Amino acid sequence: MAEERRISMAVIRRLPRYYRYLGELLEKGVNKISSRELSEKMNVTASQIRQDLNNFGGFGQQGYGYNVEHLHKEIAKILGLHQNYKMIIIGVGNLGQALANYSSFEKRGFKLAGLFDVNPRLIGMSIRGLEVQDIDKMENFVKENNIEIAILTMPKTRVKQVAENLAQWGIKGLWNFSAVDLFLPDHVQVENVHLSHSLMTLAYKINDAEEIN
Amino acid sequence: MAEERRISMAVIRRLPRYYRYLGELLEKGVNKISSRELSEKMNVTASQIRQDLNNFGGFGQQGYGYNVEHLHKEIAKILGLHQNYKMIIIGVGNLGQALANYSSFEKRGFKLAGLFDVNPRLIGMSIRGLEVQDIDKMENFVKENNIEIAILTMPKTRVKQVAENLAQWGIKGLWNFSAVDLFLPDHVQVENVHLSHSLMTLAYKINDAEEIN
DNA sequence: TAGATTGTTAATCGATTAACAATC
DNA sequence: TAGATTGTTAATCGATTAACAATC
Repeated sequence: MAEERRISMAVIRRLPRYYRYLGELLEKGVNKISSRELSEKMNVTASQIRQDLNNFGGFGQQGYGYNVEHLHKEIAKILGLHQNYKMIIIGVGNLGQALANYSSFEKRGFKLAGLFDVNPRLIGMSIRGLEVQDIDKMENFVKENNIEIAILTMPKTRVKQVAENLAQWGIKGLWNFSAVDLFLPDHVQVENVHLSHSLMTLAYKINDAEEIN
Repeated sequence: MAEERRISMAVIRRLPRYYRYLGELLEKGVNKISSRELSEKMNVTASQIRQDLNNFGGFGQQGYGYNVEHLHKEIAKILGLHQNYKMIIIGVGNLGQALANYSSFEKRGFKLAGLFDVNPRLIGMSIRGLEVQDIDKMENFVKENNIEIAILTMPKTRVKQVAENLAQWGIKGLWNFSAVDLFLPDHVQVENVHLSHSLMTLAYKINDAEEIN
C-alpha cells in the first residue's frame, strides 16, 4: 500500500467549486478543458488546479487537458456524491423549514427522511410529504432508518445535548447551523454554517474597503 | 503614518468566534481571561490568539491577561459591529423568508429595511412588518434609503444581473447565497454562503473518516 | 513530428507555533 | 519582589506559485 499524504481541507473546500464549474461546462456541451482555461474562468492559478487534482491521481492528459465529463465524475467520487445520504432536520423553525424545502439537495443524493421538533404546534405539520415528529421519536427513527446526517437548526441551548445523543446513536455527520461549537468523538463529522460569522465578516470587508479610499 | 500590514482573511474569519466566546464569558460575569485559558476553551493555540489580537494592537496586559469586556468591544469595532447597516433581501423564497425572520441580526446592528421579489404572489405579503415589494421598485429604494447590504437569495439565473445593478447603485456589500461567483468592482464586497459546497464537504469528511477505519 | 499541456519537483510565500524578553 | 502572561521575534510548518521535464 502506497503511503498516503493527508489531503488538506483547503484543497477539499475547493473541490465543490471545481465540480460546479465542470457541471456548467458539461451542460454547455464542452468536452475538454485545460487547467489554464479553467483557471481563467475561475480566477485561480492553473498551477493550483493541477496541484489540487494531482492529490487524487492523474485525471488529465499531457498536450490535451482534462475530459470534462470524466473529471466531473471523479470529483463527485472524491466528495462522496456517488452515494446517497439519509438526513433528518432537527428544529423546524424558519431555517429548518427553508432547508426542508430545498429540493436541490436531493439531486445530489442527500435524501431528507425525517423532521423533528419539540414544539407541539409544529408536530404533525407536513412539509414536502414529511410529517414533523416529536423529538422523542428521534432515537428510534435514527437507529431504524440508519440516518447518516442530521441538520441542526434548533435553538443553541439544546444543540449540545442533542448532538451528543446523535453521536451515541451512530450518526455520521452533523450539519450545524447553530452558534455552538461541537466537540464530539472522531466518528462524528461536523460541518458548521455560522451565518452570523459570515455576516460579521462582510461587515469587516465593507469597513476595510472604505478605509483604503 | 505607520506602515500597515494587510491583515489576512484567515485572521478576520477567526474574530467572530473570539467575539462569541468573549460574549459568553461576559454573560457569565467573567472579568479577565488569559490567552491560555481561552485557547483551552476554544481548542486553538494560545500563541495564535495572541498573534491574531496583536495584529490590531495590544489589548492585554502582561502578567494579567485580557479584560473580557474591553476585548469584546474592541473586536466589535474591528469587525465594524459598532455601526448599523441597512439591508434588503432580494428573493423572498424559503431561504429569504427564513433570513427575514432572523431577528438576531438586528441586535448586531444589521437592520432589515426592505424585501423584494419578482413573484406577484409574494409581492404585498408582509414579514415582520415589511411588505414584499416588486423588484422594479428596488433602484429607487436602494438609492433613497442608502442601503448598504443586499442579501441575495434568488434563483441563480438572475443573480449576476441584479448584482451588477446593485453595484452601480452604490451598494457596499452583497451576502450571496446563490451558487454563482460574482466578479464585481472593488467598491462592492461579496461574502458567499454556498450551502451546497458545505454539504458536499460534510459528505467528504464522512467518507474520509470511514476510510481510516 | 511539433505543439500543447500535464504531472511533479523546486522555490516562494504566508500562516502557525514556539520561545522568550519585556513588563505588569 | 516573584510570578504570571503578554507582545514580539524566530523557527517551523504548510500552502501556493513557478518552472520544466515528461509525454500525449
